[in-house]
Amino acid sequence: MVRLPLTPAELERGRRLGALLRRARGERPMLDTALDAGLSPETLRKIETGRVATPAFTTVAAIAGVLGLSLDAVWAEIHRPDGVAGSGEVRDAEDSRRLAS
Amino acid sequence: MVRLPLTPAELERGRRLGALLRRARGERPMLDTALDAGLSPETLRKIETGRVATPAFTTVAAIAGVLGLSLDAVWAEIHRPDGVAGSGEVRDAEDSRRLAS
DNA sequence: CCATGGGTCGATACTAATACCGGGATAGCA
DNA sequence: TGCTATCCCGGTATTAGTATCGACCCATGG
Repeated sequence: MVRLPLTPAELERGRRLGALLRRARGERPMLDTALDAGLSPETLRKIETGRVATPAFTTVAAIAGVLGLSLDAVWAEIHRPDGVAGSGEVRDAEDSRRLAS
Repeated sequence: MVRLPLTPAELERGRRLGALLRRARGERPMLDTALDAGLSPETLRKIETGRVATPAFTTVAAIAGVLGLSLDAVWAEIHRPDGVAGSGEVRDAEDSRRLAS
């Protein structure tokens, strides 16, 4: 395969990322936030609505910078949304898609 | 425009990101690192060599997680290579527009 | 009533990211 | 010498991200 489709887990993470960013934006207009971050309002909206599951690192970083969010906090949030009940073991490598072939 | 080409600044940031990740990888084999992060070795190599300037947020986060890097530190490094002083805010978007309304 | 601002959505255009394939270069060791 | 491991590079295939355009809905205020 070449450029495999997004997995359901990635789509779910995209939705969580969008919800998190929209919550962090609060009352600020979407237009200003997008222009401040240096991207088009439509792109920001697609990210917030979760229709763009895996945006570029620079895009997320720019939005997080405008909103005053920590990238590590964002990643922790969308990677482990519910309480970290997992008792350690941070290494997961997604799902280790298929590694051994 | 639709999906404008990468600017020289973005290409430069991509090179810095790659150099940073390669430095952080140290002696670990590229293959293990890539598989641990859940991506193909080719993708990791392209990112490290700077030929992929704007990888997905999840991709960078996975690599940073494997290498034990802070995403905020990574972004600060590649966004402001010199003077990573924490006093300044992450200002992007060329000219910060004011909230018009 | 209409005008304006903010949000949403669909279709479309075009580039970039991810992955697999083959080959090649280098270094270390039997 | 050959063998293996690691890294690098070219091309190719396919999906995904980014951006523009158009239209629509729902408020608020003229």
